[in-house]
Amino acid sequence: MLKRLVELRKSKKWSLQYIADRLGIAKSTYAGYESGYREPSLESINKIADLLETSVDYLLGRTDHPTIQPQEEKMKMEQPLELTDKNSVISIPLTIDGKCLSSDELLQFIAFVRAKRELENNRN
Amino acid sequence: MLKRLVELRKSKKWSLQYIADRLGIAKSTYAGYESGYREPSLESINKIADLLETSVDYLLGRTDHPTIQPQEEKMKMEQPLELTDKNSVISIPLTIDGKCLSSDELLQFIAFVRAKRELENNRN
DNA sequence: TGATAAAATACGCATAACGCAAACTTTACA
DNA sequence: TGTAAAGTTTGCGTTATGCGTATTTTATCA
Repeated sequence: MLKRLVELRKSKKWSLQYIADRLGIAKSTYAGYESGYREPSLESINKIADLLETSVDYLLGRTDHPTIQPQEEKMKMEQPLELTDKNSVISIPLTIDGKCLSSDELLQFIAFVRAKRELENNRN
Repeated sequence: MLKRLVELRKSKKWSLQYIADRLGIAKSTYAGYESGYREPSLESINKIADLLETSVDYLLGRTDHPTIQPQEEKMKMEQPLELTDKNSVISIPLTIDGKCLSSDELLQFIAFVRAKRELENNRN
């Protein structure tokens, strides 16, 4: 609670009034949640989690993942895994035959693929 | 709430009295939660989730995964991702610069790394 | 810089509902 | 069938939630 409510609301650049209206409660009521002066009902915390696009467990500090765990994480796993983040390498270690891939090896591979694609593009 | 509390408690073969004692509340109080007559405080629902080894989101019906997602998923993400499963390729699609990697490209890379390692081993 | 409005915080009060004990009903088991 | 445990319901005192309103702080104009 407390800090995370503030963080999430500010990250969306919402005012207390706006979020209170969306939740259908008084501004002072929601303010009480953020200050720790009051605790929301289960119904309210449900709505808050929905509105802030997070999990109740995150709001309660039971997990450090702000994302909605089950479905989203699952989606993430099923979605393509991007190897190149700008010019840096992916943070997850990759292995081939159980042996960890060095960042050099991966960079070499990325460079190779890029060069290969460049050639294919020029051919057309 | 409601049904899931009953399910989880019965799956552990606990009585109302036992679980109430563990939570430090009255039997009738906890019974109220299961019947839907009362709602637990945030503090209580936290303890309940801990005791029943599940997430608050599951108790509230926000997710259908009874397991505690965050850590497990996190572990999975932080563990090395094996690219070679026997002789087949990883099932998760990989991308470079947003463009999906063909299985041929990946196989080429794997072959390249294997060859490179072979050379290094022979050198010693 | 000062004026104005919006945003954020604090306060007082009525009332909903939480938590408990205790009574009551149902189930388990010998 | 008798006894104890498990489960359900009820009444009540007290808490603290939620609201309106007032006050303070911050932001944005000229």
